[in-house]
Amino acid sequence: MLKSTAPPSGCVPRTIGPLYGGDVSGPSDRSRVSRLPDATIARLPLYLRSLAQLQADRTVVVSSEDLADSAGVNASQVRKDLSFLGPVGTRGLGYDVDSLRSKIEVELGLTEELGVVIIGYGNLGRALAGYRGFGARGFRVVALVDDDPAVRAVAPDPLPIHPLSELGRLAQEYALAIALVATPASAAQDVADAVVAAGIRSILNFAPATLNVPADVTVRKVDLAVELQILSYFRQRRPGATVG
Amino acid sequence: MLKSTAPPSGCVPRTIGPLYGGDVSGPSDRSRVSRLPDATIARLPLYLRSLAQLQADRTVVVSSEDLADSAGVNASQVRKDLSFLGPVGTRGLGYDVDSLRSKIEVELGLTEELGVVIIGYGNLGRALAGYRGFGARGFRVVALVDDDPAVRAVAPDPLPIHPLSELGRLAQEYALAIALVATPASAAQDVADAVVAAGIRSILNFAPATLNVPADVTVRKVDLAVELQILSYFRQRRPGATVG
DNA sequence: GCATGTGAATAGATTCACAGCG
DNA sequence: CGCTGTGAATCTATTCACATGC
Repeated sequence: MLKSTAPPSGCVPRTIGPLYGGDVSGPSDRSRVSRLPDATIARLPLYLRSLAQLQADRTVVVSSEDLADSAGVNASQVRKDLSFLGPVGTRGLGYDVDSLRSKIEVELGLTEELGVVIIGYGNLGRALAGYRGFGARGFRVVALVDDDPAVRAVAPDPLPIHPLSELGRLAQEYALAIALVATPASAAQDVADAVVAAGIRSILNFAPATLNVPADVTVRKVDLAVELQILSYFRQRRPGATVG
Repeated sequence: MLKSTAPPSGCVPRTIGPLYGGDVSGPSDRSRVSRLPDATIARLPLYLRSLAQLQADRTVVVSSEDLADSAGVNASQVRKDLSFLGPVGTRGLGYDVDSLRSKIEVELGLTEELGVVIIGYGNLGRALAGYRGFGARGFRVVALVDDDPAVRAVAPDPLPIHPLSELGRLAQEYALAIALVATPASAAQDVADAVVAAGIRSILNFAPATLNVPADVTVRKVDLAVELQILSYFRQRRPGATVG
């Protein structure tokens, strides 16, 4: 799939799938058994979310149809996705909520808590740091980085804010697994380089910039403006746009 | 594609494509000429971003290969995508940066400024309100909504914060085009119902919940935990996870 | 000559429809 | 009987390879 010629510079990671919305640039060498289809991987977290809700409601068993409704997808999609995890349901009955949840968590590698560093402590970085949903789902923000001394001086958070130069040390000390890049676009590539140099190989990029990273680094991106522009397209093509 | 039987309740909008990352639930009736493939629609904003950069650098013409590098996709993908806009390049030369940018903007409906309302003025809502990137790309936050009187009392923003009950009026007054839902999951469906009732038909949902909306409403979602869990999957399947 | 634009080929994802099994 | 699990069919997207035209 990937031509064996070396990529030009910086090594643009292969965008694994396509598709409208975030995309994955994953460990690009598919020779390794990458068991699940990419589309399935992206949906497992949705099922997990629904299962957690069901669990909270004391529901013991769920059918593919109910799970599908709850996750906003098609029932045969649910069955196909879950079938990749092995035989995980009971015919005639449905899926056991608890055990399915565990199976998905194992599949996603959510068995240990993963350390997260937030790089860029502006508006968005602060909001991310304050986000309550991390702990509940197996992630913990353990370090903050910003290269602007003025930003570091404010330090309104329980966690100290470090300069980028300390990222390598932080990565070792806290076993950082994931970096959230919340810097301006202009700084994003330098930050990504530092992240890679620090040995962190999972990046969630909020900066509106394309990151060039080695092939063994996974990047997912979240770009607000891109999302809005996609919405704009559908808006424009609507029958009668009345209000907006 | 959509079975003609009426959906159960609330009408789950069809998730138009799949794919790992945000997905679209768009105006589901494809009978109308929805010219571009969904995957293309999702990439046009990326090209736009690259083109803006090139324009800033005073680059006049760009080849599909350079544009592809800059956007992080494949060159033939770029050519295929752009070919849907009509003949937009010059053989032997490349694409004119200015005119290509305009063409894409027109295609995405970015010719008029679109009014955005942020619903839920917690951590994330405030960060979104403070985000500088809106204006630069044709969107403007013109209203804020939060149903918690305590939150409204703080009002640290130039814009006043309204109760949800005023959304209908705000939608009319400001011709709101897009709603950003940044509430807790528990409130998200009620908010979505109010958004729909107010006549707004584009939603960007940050709440970790599936929204049920009528078929003519487009929803895109951004879920931080989902992104992290996807990263976790790839992390787990890596050869030798050293640091993290 | 060179890079676009495009039909054809391939790969991947979704949906269907039903066999299999509790 | 009911619901899972799955092969087959379909649909969509990506990539290739080359004809086309500046």
